[in-house]
Amino acid sequence: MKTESRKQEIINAASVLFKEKGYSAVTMRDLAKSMGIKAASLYNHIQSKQEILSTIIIDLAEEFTSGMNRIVNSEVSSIQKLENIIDLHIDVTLRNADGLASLNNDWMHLEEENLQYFEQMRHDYEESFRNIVKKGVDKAEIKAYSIEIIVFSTLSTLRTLYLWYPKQNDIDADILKHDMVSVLLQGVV
Amino acid sequence: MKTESRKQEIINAASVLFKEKGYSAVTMRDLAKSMGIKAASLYNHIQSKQEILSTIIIDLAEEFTSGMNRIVNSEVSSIQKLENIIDLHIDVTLRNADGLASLNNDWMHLEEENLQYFEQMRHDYEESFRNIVKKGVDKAEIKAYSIEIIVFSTLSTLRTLYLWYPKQNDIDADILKHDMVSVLLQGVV
DNA sequence: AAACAAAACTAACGATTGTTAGTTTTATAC
DNA sequence: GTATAAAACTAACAATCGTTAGTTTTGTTT
Repeated sequence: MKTESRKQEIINAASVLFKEKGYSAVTMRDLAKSMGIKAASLYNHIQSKQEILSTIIIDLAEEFTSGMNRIVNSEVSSIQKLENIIDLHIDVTLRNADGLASLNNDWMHLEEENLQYFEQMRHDYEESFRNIVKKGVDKAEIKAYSIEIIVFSTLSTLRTLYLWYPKQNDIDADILKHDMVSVLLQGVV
Repeated sequence: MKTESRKQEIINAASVLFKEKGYSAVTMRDLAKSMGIKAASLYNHIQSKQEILSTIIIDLAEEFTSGMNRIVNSEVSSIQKLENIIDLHIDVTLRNADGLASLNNDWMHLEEENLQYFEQMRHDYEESFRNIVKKGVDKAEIKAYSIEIIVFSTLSTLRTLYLWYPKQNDIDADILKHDMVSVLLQGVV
């Protein structure tokens, strides 16, 4: 059994570098240097560069999947479900903003099996999102604009939080959640 | 003088590949193969891989810069200015969705001079956007949520259009503009 | 058909890539 | 203090990278 904690340190350091330059532009020597060791030493703890990427992405994707399933199966209004989705994204972003960069920009570099697994999860996630909005429109809780546009605009904002939130040094998480719900659901006019 | 049209073909093919895998993961041999020629032949038309990237990104960034300047200097309401910004993004996305992928995800691979130039343009663009929202809030045309959150959520949606729009096969540009204005400004509830 | 330019080719370069093998150092347990 | 395991090291590999040099093919103009 490998030392899980050192492995996690490598994954965390990799997340930072992948966020800055992307998976393909980060070499194992870059990663090693950022930890003050040599590239070959990394392989005492990890199996491959690919393993680092897939760990970062799959763990996060599963977090979103289980969070979404919880929300879908809850018995609250469509609006409340959307609010809970916003909360989910903010929570995950606060916990692992660096890793979300890989999830958003480097998923296509996953290899065969994990790529399929990831794409399935992402598809299901979007489908759940879409169904919640659809039901909200049916019940007249949500305005009847194009459902696709609502899903797209909301999700693209939530997915970009990882870039924006770390640069805001004084916004409390609860205030952010409240304001984000307001702006995304109630508009700015 | 080099043949501009063949050069543009290379840039267009590169834009497609950069969108799929990112600048760093696309090799000159990949690019050549996608055009049915050998890698060395590319250099009859371009100076370097970096030149391809900078052409794609700088041209687009200048398009946004001049578009934003036009809007800033126009004498219309803050709301109308926001609507014109939405139009600008939709227009550019329709014309060059592939190139926007590089602008959004590969700008950090620009070299020194172009990197600084790009970052300056992006900073100025965001500052202009922020000032328009700020003035709108002052004049009570826009609700007084956090200005940063409004700028962030609107811009992140507009910046992600390049991923979403090409997948929608039946949405007319004018309908998209109208619906996007509604969703972004007036909310979904 | 001769002349010229455009655009392709082959072959190779030096550098860098992810990774492996084998060895040494460092820290912990008895 | 000796044994053991964890974590670092040096050295090197085969493959691939962007790019260059020099040559041949293709297409156009006269």
